[in-house]
Amino acid sequence: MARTTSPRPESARRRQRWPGGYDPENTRRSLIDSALQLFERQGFDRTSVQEIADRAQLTKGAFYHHFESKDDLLRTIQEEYLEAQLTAIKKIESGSDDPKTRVSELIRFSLTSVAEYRGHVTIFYQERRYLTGDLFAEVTRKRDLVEAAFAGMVADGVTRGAFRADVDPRIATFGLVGMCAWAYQWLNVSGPLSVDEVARQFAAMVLQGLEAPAA
Amino acid sequence: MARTTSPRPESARRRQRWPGGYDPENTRRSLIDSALQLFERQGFDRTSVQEIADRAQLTKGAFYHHFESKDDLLRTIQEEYLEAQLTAIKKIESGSDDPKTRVSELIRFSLTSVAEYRGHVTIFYQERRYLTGDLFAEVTRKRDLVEAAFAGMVADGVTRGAFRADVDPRIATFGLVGMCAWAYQWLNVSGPLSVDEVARQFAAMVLQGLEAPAA
DNA sequence: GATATCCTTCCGACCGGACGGTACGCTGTG
DNA sequence: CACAGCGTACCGTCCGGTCGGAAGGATATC
Repeated sequence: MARTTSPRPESARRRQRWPGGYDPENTRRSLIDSALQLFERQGFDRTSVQEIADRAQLTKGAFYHHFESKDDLLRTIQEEYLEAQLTAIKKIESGSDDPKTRVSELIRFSLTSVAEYRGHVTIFYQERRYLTGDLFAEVTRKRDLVEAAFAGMVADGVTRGAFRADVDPRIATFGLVGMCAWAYQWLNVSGPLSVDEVARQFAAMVLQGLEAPAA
Repeated sequence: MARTTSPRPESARRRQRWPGGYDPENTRRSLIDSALQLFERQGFDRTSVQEIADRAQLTKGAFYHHFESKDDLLRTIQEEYLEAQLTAIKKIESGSDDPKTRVSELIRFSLTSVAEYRGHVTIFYQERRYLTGDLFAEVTRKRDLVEAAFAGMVADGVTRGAFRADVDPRIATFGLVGMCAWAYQWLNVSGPLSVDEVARQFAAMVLQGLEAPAA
């Protein structure tokens, strides 16, 4: 495997058998999964490469065969998450164009991805700033794309008269994103309320407001 | 000074002159302030004690005279923030008891403290998990007190019929907290909108909702 | 009030350990 | 025999924390 571990080198390479019956693609995966769990619990800096390798029942040698550096692994994880985000966004954008429906979908999608990609999300928000230079810029760019999608839908709703005009779309978007992103701190997949139910309540709160309807 | 740097040993000790014209309370402050700036930019783990001392134009020796450990400093910062939060909460609770007013005040207060205690807030959310055992429990306990205040006000509003009953107060609270807490990621004190204006829009969004009033 | 002693504040050199990364060797398939 | 996959041993560095000491006002003792 090339020393550059750029955005998925040749992703769908045919699964061939290697000496000793190794399965490199699988090895790479288990290293990522191991790191996901450790990073989520202890954070990036508090997790050593040795620990990651141990948990995957491998050695540092294997690690540095698959990744250029520890940062390279972090970037891989970030991009994995952002890629999933972007494809989901596109799906929503190609669906209904009713602003209220779209915002509801966006909330539901955000919360779902928090539940599904919990490790990724936690790491994304906690360790994003630890990426250096270009990597950080790239990740930030994609993150901005996601937020721009949020903002676009809200602004569109205002333009078309579905949302009140006295609220700045950017501020509303920040509020929306915050509500959803923050869920990684508390959302409990096995809790009493399903993720969909939480999403429904968030949507109700943001769209109709908390205030009781006039009696 | 005793080796234990527990919650402000003797806070209002008389400012006496020490050998060499030292002012220990001031030294301690500059170490904290130095750490605040560095932690906010680089994170706790990426900031060395040496850096903190350098920035305060002191040495590691001075640092370890004023703090038991690097963790002790982190705890000090966390408690400084939580203390300010708790007093502010009490102030709101002793004010108006109209649910809508209270929630609006809570939002305004949260955003204001994000603006004022930016360093503290950033560090609080990013490095909280790095505290060990008892320290973490203590900080978490106080954090829960703050969130309980939020939850109490929302639940009270539902009970008294001011807020709609089909939204789980806990979920609504999480949404509120998230909206406000997230602001540490983007809130720009010198931006076009004042903090109060942002708070007003958030309150409008949460209370009346985004949806345009029926024509 | 002069002297000796104490104690706080801070400095500077040092230590032990952990961690990211490297060099190289071994294995076995193509 | 070339080369991918992985193991092993090792290196340089950095960093949290320690330790002895210097400076000099405070305090006690006579």
